[in-house]
Amino acid sequence: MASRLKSTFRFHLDMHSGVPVYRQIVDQVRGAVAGCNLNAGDQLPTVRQLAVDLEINPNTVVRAYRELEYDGLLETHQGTGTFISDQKLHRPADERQRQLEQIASDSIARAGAAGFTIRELIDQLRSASEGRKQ
Amino acid sequence: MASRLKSTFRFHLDMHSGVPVYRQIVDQVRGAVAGCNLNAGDQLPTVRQLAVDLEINPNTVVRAYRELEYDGLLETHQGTGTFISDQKLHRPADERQRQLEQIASDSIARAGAAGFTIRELIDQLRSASEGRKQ
DNA sequence: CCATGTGTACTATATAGCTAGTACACTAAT
DNA sequence: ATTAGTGTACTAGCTATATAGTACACATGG
Repeated sequence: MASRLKSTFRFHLDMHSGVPVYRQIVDQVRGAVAGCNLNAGDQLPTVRQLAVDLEINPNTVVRAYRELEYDGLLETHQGTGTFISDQKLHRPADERQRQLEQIASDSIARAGAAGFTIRELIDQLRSASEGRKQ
Repeated sequence: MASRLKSTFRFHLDMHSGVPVYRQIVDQVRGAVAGCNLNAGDQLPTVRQLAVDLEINPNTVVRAYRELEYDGLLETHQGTGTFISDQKLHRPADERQRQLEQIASDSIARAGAAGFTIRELIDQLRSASEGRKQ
């Protein structure tokens, strides 16, 4: 059987938020990875187990995992399980560029909606960057 | 009639992108404001005119304009027209700065989770900005 | 007051999205 | 080969979303 650790990460759903269940799962996994609560090699709950825990249909879990797999954040192995992938080293450059453009576009839209210019956003990012000594 | 300038900004739709029409309008206005192609006081195309230009239903334009109005990005005056609002006058500077920091922080978190550096994000934003101004 | 141009409200309908149900396929341990 | 555990595929139905149709209300200029 699998020798890799199962994470202790716990999911939580808000059924009254209006946010689709599969999206809540996606966001929680992304957040956990970004916050190092989930790390490369960690096994996620199985499709069925998470479906039981959250009292939802297995296909809803599948949908969430599939989107994360498409993003390269995790790998699924039929018959074995679903695991956090070894980062983005294997992802093609064009897909990577596409994702960066998406992030930038969303950031611009959000800043614009709040009445900020791209210039202001860039300046803020730059000062934040210096603050982190990156 | 209205003395304020009508902007020369042009909308463009991709009917095959799968992105809702109203959302394309919203994003283009937000982007234009962020990129200073639309400025405070500019009049947007009328609901009916834009509907004719884009060959869509007026209500679709209404929906887009309403979302932007809710965000405080524009103001509608029944019988007169729809105009880009001057948000800077309506919000305290410190709250504005706090909001900008929040947006920047979120953008950094998202980019970081996807394996990008702040530098890469800034470069992408800059090229997007230049692309808008030609 | 009237004509015209503006945004608004309400309803209807087609489409897409989300979730569920059920059955199948692959993997590994026995 | 069997069995239990895993992900996968396909279908269906309900819900929300997006758009269209039609009629109404406000603003401005003659």
